[in-house]
Amino acid sequence: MNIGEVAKRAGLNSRTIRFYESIGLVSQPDRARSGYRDYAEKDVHQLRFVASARALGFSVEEIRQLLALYDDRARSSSDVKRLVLHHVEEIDRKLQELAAMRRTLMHLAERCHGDQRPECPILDELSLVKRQQ
Amino acid sequence: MNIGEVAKRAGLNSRTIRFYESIGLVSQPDRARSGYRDYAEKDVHQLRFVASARALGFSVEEIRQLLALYDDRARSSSDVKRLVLHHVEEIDRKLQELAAMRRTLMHLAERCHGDQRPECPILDELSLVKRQQ
DNA sequence: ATGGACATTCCAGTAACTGGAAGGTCAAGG
DNA sequence: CCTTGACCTTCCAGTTACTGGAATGTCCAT
Repeated sequence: MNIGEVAKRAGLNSRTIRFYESIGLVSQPDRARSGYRDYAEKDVHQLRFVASARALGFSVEEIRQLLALYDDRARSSSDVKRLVLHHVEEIDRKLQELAAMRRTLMHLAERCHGDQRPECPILDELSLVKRQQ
Repeated sequence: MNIGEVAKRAGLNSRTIRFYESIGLVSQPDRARSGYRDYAEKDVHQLRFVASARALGFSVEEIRQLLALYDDRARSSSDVKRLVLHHVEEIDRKLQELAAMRRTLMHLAERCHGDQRPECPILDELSLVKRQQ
C-alpha cells in the first residue's frame, strides 16, 4: 500500500507521515522495487494509533511512550492508565485556565455598551488590572 | 525607570519587553544618558495592558489591534467588544474540544484495570478507533 | 505522451517567546 | 578603586508539530 492510501486510511497527511518516520516515531515501512514506501497493515495500525492519540491531545513524546507500551508484551496496564490520567490532569488544568479567561472576558464585555461611543471599560480595565498570578 | 523595574511592575520578563519593542507592539521608551531605556508611567501602562491581554489569551496581533483602539480617541466601543467576543468564541471552541478529549480519555481510563496485567483497552482502542472529524 | 503520485534533500516558516554567546558600559555599594 | 549586578547590542538558535516551497528527479496508470 502506498503512502497516499495509508494517509487517507490513517487520517493523516503524507508529509506528516514522513515527518513521523523521520523523528523515529513510527517504523519505516518496506520499499517496493520502485523505491516507493510499501505499507503493511500493521504500519497502518501504528499510524492510526498515532493519529488517534494526537486527536486526543497527546504530544508526540507522550505518543512515543504509548507506542512503546503498546509494543511491550510485558507492560502493565497501570503504566498506560497513569499516562492517560496525567494527560487528563493537564487537560483539566487547561480547561480551568480557559474558563477563568472566559469569565473575565464575559464580565468585561457585559460592561461594554458596544456602541459608537469611545468609552470602553474593557480597555480601561486592561491597562489597570494587575496581572493575576 | 529602568527595564528591570518596569518588568516587575508589568509582570513581564525584560527580554519579553525588548521582544515586544522589537516587533513594534509597544512604543520605544526614552533613553537615559547611559543608553539605558528610561520608561515613563505611560509606558508601564502600555506594558501592563499587554501583559493583561496576554494573560487573557489574546494573541500578539490581537493585542496590537486592542492597543490601536486604546490609542484611538475616535474608536467605537463596539469594535472593542467585537474583538473580545470573537476571542470568547475561540475560547469556547477550545473548551469544547478539550471537554470532548477529556470525555473520551476518561471513558478509556475507566475501562482499564490499571494493574500489573498487560491487557489494556486504551491501547486497543487507540489502534482501532477511526479518527473523529 | 501525460498527469499525478511518489521519491529525496534542503531550507524555512508558523507563534511567542527565551536562551546563549560575545563583547561591552553603567551604576551603586563596599 | 573594586566588585557585582543591571544594562546595552547583535547574532544565532531552540521550543512544538508540523507544513510549505524549491529543486530535481522516477514511477505508474491511462
